[in-house]
Amino acid sequence: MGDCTKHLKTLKDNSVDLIITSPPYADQRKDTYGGISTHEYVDWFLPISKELLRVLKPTGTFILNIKEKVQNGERSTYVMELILEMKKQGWLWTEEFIWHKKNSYPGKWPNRFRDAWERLLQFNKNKKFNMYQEEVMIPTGDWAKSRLKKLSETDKKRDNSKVKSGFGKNISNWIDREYAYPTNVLHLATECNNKSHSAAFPESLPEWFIKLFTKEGDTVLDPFMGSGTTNIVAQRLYRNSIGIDIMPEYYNMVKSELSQYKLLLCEQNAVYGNENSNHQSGDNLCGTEYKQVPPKPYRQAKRAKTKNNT
Amino acid sequence: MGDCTKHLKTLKDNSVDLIITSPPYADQRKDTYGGISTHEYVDWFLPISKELLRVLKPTGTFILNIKEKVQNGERSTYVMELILEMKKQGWLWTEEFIWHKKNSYPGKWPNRFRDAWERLLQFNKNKKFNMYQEEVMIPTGDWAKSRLKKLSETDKKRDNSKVKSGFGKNISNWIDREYAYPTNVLHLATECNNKSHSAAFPESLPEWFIKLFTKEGDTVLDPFMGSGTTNIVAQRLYRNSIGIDIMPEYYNMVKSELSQYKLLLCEQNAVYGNENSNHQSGDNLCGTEYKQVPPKPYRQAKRAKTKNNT
DNA sequence: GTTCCGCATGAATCGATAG
DNA sequence: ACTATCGATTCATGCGGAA
Repeated sequence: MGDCTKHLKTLKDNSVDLIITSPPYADQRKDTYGGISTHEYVDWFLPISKELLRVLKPTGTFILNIKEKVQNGERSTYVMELILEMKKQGWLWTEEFIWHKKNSYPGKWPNRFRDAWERLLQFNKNKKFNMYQEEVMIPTGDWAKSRLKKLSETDKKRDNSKVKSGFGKNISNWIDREYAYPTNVLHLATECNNKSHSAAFPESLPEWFIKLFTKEGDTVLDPFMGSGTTNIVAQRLYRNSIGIDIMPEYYNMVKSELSQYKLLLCEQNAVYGNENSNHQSGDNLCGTEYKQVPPKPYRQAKRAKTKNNT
Repeated sequence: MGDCTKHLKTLKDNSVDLIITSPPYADQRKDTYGGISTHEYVDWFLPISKELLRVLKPTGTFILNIKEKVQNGERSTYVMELILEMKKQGWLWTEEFIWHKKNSYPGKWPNRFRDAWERLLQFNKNKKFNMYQEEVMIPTGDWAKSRLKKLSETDKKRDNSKVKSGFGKNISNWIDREYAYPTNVLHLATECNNKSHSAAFPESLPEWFIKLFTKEGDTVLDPFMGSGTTNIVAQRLYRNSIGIDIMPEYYNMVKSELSQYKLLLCEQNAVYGNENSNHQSGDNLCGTEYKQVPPKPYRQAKRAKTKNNT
């Protein structure tokens, strides 16, 4: 059983601002990862979460993407048990975001609909933590509806050329004006990428949390790097990033992909390579850590909107 | 502490096809209900769920609408503990639906976004249970896009009057053809009801589950009737319904509302009135049970679609 | 250079079949 | 009986090739 605790131990206490990861789900990805059974799952994860608690800054946040599978016609309970055990470790279970996957896996069964959501569990060390809500504001909820309504209304009243120009103008108007804070439900589609690796989640997902919980120059950690989506997004947003994965292929792939960015804007300080593992064979631990100098003027996008919420 | 176990005991074993309810949340609505603390919540609910297990048919389903509150900056864990305990009682935790509330309660906090979702926990007695999936099918995802696309195309080619008629024809085509099964994420708006009861339970929510898990003539139970939304919807859909509530005002309100329906299509068999309670004062148990004869031809809407999926 | 159709492909789940 | 493997089911998305 590969575990990333060994590599995590090399990281300093209170050094990470955001941990965001999507560990292998129980009995899933058996070919690439070990394939942890639902029974073992909590015991397998607790040593890792203990290390994560150590390396996270007191103001930092841990986002855990997970979903229990169906077993014997029932939803498994290992996620709930994990939450309860992590609280005993000292974690605060601050919030549960919902990732509503627009394109979920198809299929039909006599007693069940398609599973179209996953948990995004937020854990913290302290009640006080950094949160930059203005960075993830979204266009007002009326926007989409208004657009459709306007479209059909103008269709009835005007000819085509007028519709098109008026439509464009209105759009830009709305974009400039109405922003609101989001909720704890995220509505994103999974990415159908043609790459060799199936990306765990779309880039917009880590992007949202990185913007929300870190500022430029902060450090983001993904202990189950996979294809490195989190790290790539972190680089793009001028955050330092650390990635760990037990699969060497992923390690090399991400390294080559990140090096493109490195040329543009990163400065690589350290790469933890394939150490001699005293585990069983095929169990190499790999890790990457990119340090980067933030660009000159910290881009502090202030979109401070004090809307009239009566 | 008012409990509805007393009234539940008067119901026969294996007599209910669907239980759907939204119990008072912990530490909420303290003025109307007893105000159960998060600490007591599981112990308070378990005797009730035990009775519900008894009265539910083996093929029946129990839908529990609940959401843990924030306490001391953390999400409480009583819902998870309740699930674990109910499994020990013999319940199967089959599925967790998400109710995505489009227009959630407004507000802003420094460390938290608006809560826009609630849990709809599905419990069953057996792995085999009744589920009528065809009754809740929804238009295919392409539907909206196709409609808009077609709309704009016809706009280009035809004048308005022709567009309207052609549009209608096409729509009906699509409606007949393009249906898909829904997922386990429900996307409904909360109702802005001006009623005296605080529960914001849109009618479409119980309607969805009643259609999905019962057929006409079946029996629906809501042990926390409140304003009676579930019962009213059940009547409208030609299902028998039983409602229980400890608040006499609600009882009377629902009774008057349901009597309108009664005139139209129901036949009232029994009403459990204000019994002499040997609890502390202000703790009356009230209940309503409506029996109704289903209309002559059972409306067996068969939308059996054997599409040509090569 | 657009638009459109066809196709492959998923953090899936059930039921049957085989050891 | 109990576990492992396989086929069937199903739909949003993005890609490539074609008009």
